Amino acid sequence: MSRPADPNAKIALLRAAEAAFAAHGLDGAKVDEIARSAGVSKGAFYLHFASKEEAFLHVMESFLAACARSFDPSDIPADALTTPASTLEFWLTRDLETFEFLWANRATLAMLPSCSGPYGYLLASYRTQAHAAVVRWVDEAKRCGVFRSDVDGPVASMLLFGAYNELAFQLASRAKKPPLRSWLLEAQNTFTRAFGVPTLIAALPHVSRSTKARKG
Amino acid sequence: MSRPADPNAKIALLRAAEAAFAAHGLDGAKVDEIARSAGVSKGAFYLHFASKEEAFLHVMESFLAACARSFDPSDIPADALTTPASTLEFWLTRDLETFEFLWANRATLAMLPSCSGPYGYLLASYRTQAHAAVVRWVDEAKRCGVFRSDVDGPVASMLLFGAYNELAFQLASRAKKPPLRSWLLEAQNTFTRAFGVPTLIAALPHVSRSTKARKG
Amino acid sequence: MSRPADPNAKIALLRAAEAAFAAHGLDGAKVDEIARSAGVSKGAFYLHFASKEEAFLHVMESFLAACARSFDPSDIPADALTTPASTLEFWLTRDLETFEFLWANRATLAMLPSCSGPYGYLLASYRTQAHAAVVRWVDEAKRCGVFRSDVDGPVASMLLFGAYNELAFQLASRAKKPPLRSWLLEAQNTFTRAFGVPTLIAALPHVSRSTKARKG
Amino acid sequence: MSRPADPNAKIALLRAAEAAFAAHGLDGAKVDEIARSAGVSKGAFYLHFASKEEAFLHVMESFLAACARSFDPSDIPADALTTPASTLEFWLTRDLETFEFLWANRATLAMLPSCSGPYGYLLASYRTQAHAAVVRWVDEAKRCGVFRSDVDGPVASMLLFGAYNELAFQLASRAKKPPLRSWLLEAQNTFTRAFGVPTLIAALPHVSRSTKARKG
DNA sequence: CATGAATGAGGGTTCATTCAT
DNA sequence: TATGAATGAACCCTCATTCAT
Repeated sequence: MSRPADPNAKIALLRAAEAAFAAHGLDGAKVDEIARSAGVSKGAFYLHFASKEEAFLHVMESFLAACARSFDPSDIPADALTTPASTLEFWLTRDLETFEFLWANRATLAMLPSCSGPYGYLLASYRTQAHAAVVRWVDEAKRCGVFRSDVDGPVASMLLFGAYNELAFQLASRAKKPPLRSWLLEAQNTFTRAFGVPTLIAALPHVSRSTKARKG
Repeated sequence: MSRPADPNAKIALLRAAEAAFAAHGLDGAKVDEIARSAGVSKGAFYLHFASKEEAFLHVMESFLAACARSFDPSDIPADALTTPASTLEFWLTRDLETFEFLWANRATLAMLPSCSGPYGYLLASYRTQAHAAVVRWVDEAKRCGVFRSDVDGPVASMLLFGAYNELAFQLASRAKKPPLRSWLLEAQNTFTRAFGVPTLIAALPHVSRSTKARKG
Repeated sequence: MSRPADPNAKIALLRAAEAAFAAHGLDGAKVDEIARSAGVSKGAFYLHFASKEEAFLHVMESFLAACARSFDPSDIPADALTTPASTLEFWLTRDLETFEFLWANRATLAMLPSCSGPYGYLLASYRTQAHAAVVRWVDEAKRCGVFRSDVDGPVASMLLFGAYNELAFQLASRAKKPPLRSWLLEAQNTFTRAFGVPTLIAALPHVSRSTKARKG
Repeated sequence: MSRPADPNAKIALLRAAEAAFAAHGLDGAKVDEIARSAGVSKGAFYLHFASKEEAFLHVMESFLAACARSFDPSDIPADALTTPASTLEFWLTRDLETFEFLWANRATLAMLPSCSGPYGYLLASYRTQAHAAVVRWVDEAKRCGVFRSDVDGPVASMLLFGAYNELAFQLASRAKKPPLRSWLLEAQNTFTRAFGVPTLIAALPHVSRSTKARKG
């Protein structure tokens, strides 16, 4: 009977909100601007969100929920780390999936650092999730004997997390998609050397190459 | 142009502004709050700054100028990297100086991530400076033969920068001063293994220890 | 102009509007609330009323029209005031009818005091009508010799009107129906003593009782 | 040092607010209009009141506090009701004082009937205060034997309160000051006849006159 | 006719900035 | 110079009204 709800409106508003928040922050983004750039009126914004803050939280928490799904490392297959080669392959594949996800959500990702005050928990939640994923990976790698047993502690986790995090935020600030695979290979190479047992290091394709090159 | 009436007032205002901006962000900090906590009137604020934005920029750009001094690696002494031991010592000393500086300025440091929109250049400037320092260190280390020649620039720099940056932001969020030396030793250990030539790795105190342990 | 589609809808809307206006006032009542509690859509409201204000006026003016019918004293029967006893009986009967009407319309009655600004004429109209009824009653009673001839019009009318008006607004604010007959008998007693000629006063049932009591 | 606060501003705002609220009600009155008609900016309004509601409550509660002082009948002098003549004199004097007060505050008085919803307590408070004054007067008059002992009950109080209340609200709606003394004499005459003992009725100046007149 | 999604004017409130003293 | 009262532009949100279906 009635005029049907524009099915695109909410999605358009969420996209516009994400863009506006990313560009100007929660305070800087104006509801009218969000609505206008979504092609609807200011009033329509309030048909979908109770307040600007709610829209912000909707954007951020949706992303965090997706992060939870994407980062969850509980399903590391039993045989993933049985050999150096399979370890490196699984590691890279996992990283690629994660970074493809982050690339797809780079606009939201870019907003995280500015979450402070009452929204600090959003950034904290992201960091907690990502950190946990790192820690679980390191623990599993050590348990399986592919990382040295003396690798440990909060600092190593910070370094690993920080390094990958930097890649993620570099992602967030790029207009063109960077060569993710080569970034992640380089990162793998770096932290394999830093934390891996000699057999894992030996399994690095680069290593044999460069070793040979140096030998020659 | 003319000398402001009370230079103490300006200093008090800058301190108060830094604290307020750190606590609430540029939008969240109120001019009245800044003035009051500096012990002067709101009107006095405008005797020293043309606008709230100018005060914000003053705080941030002062910090960035100080960063430029602190990060500047152009003065690496000629003999700093001549032996593995002196390399590791210089590396650690430099890092300690840098992180002491960041600790002293942690309030301002903590504001950087929230710089977006028209202020994005502030964060970008910080990152550029810090990044440049990392790149120059890596280049110099490679030139002096303490880092492997196949260590690749951009991505390795990102990883190194990211890792140290994470330490820096951990710093910014702590009330109590963390054990900087042990953090930085761990980082040095990690990236020496990742990027260093075998002789540099061999010079790591930890390595010999862990090697012995493994032997036993 | 044309017959509205669903006359039940209009009635339901009027009931809902009356309740909403009584509960929250003209500004506080929301069109959406009225429509929803009438079981129709917001759009349907505008099929029956050009605006919220029109609905308000419809409710109020319907009530005022009903008041005009109920208060109209032009039909005082010729023989109603011929004897003290018939006077008191007619007076009480008339009051009972009027107050039963007010009780039935207490929701609308309760809205009257809040009519101000451009709607002040509604309250004024009610007061004018009620006042006129009082004045005509007093005049007729004086003409028939049951009220003292020195009872003065304007102020006496205000007092009489005010007293009965208070009863009416007490009515409007009660959830349970108060004992109208006893209220009105008391009022009759009071104003008979105040305005009545001695023979009318003597006809009061209470008077003889209290007179006897005093005698004993 | 600083620009001195305009000492008239708050008073001007209160006057303007009183007028605006009286004219349009709490919702209908616009802050901008209040400020403008007080000759200050909208912002200045908020230097003196935290919100429009607070200004409204300030106006109303100031009035109610003044009512409490004006209506308080606890100080009926011991000898005020010793003779019929002194009783009538005290009664009239008291009423005159009260109605002069109401006349001076007629603008606020006129707003009371529209207080509903969360502000209903304001009207209720006024009614409670005024009612209590009436009840105490009646009780004292009965105790002193100037009102009949069979006068009693809530209804008589309602009638008396309603009648005087009507005078009060007539006051509130008049541009020119009405003849208060003659109104109040008439009211005294009316309720002396209604509730007074014969000796009090006999003391009415009108009564003797009219009695004589009738006798003659 | 009926629906309820969409509109957008309106107003309360905040606060950066100005200015009279 | 220093003060803080005063200003008014800006913006979030509400809700009466319109209109596409």
